[in-house]
Amino acid sequence: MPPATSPAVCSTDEFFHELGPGGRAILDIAETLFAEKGYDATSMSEVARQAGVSKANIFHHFGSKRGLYLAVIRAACRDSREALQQTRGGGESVADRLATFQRHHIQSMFKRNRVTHLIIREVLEATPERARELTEEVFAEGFEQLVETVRSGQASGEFRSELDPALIAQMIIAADVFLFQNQEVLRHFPRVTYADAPERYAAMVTDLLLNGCRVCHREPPASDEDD
Amino acid sequence: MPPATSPAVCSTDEFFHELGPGGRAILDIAETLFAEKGYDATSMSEVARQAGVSKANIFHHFGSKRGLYLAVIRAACRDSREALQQTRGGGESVADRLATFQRHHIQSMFKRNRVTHLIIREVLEATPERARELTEEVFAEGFEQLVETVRSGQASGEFRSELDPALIAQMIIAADVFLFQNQEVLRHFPRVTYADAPERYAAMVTDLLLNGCRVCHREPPASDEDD
DNA sequence: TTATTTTCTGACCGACCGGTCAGTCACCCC
DNA sequence: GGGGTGACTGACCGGTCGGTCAGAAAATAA
Repeated sequence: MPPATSPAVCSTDEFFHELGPGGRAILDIAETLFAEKGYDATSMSEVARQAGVSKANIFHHFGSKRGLYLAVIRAACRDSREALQQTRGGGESVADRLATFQRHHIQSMFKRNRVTHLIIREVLEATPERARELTEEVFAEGFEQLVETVRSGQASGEFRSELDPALIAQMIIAADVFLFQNQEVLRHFPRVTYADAPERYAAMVTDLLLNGCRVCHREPPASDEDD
Repeated sequence: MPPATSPAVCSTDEFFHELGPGGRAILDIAETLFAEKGYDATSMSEVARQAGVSKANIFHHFGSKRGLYLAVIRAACRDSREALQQTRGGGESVADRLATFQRHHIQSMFKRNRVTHLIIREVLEATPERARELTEEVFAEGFEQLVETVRSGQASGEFRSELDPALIAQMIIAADVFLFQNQEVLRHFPRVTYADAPERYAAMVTDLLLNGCRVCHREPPASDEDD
């Protein structure tokens, strides 16, 4: 666990403050090691050795171990945000767009699994301050868009309007995160058939969230009484 | 991260191998420190100091740092399994029982938040072997029961039978875990109103999972056709 | 009482940690 | 040429880590 005081987890735009290619190699190795072993178990000597540079070199570029870690997180945040941007779902109905989003989102999580692991751990161990930074710098925008999509579905009458749109958006994300971080465990449940089939899983989740598991829950879409 | 080779994460029944009250104090302090700071960042000296015993005493009782950690995890597993047993939901319909389970489950997670944190981290970092152990010793039984409850709902015609019952059971758990581990982040979303209201959240999730978000999705519950 | 075993401790060990520092090297501008 | 400047290195630092060990203290047995 890195000491949790920093000006900002993710700066706005200029990452990789003009490091040479050597700097990129360091960041890449560090990302791998931090993701695989965690902060404390990753030593600067090992990063240096694997990156083929001297340990002092890393301190020259990044100031401290925490500095290196923050640079890695910054890059991960950028990657994560960009990946989130590319998950905008196409489709005619709102349901189709949510399904597409979910499929893209879970694919992106697994494809960039080092970064995903890093950010999940960062959130899990985050202090209030860091949680706020992560929210603003990584999640807020994408989540807002997702909520807005759900709201548009409610406005058009496609979705029940009495539901909290944020909850629906969150459940889509939660399902993906849960599969990712519990995959090893889920593999050992005989009843679970989708542990290694993220796309099929995404489709199943979307179906469940859209239609629920009750056989039928409402009167036909005639009147508009809720309670 | 502890080196991940061990005979079993959780032994069956006899935990606390007759440690005196001093042993319990050590375990309690260690649980707190491991949960708060993680494995690597927790030093044996600090455990000893806070527990009011010598460091060598801990090594006498637990053999190694990893031994102490395993003992903590074992106790946590026992607590977790017992708590899971007590979440059997009462209620007339299957829907009621699932709602009760979800409410109890999320309450239990927050009430025992140190242990919850510990186990979530353990799963997140688990190797395949440890994942298998955790599955068998902690999650399998409770999950099977939950799946069986869902299946009974399908058999009685209350739930759609074409859905994967494991998926429904999992989504209940996933929703709770997600709120727990992302609470700090969720607090900062203006659209999220339930970050600090686990019970209301549980009720909302159950409603969503039961009824879905579409306005209406099926013909009325008259006929009984499924493929 | 004495003898024996178990519990517990302070002092200590080698290894490794994050971090520093003096100094070398390559390059650029004058 | 000379003189800065930043990239980079090997050697080294104080400190902490997990773990050990001889023996004190306490409990138990005779």
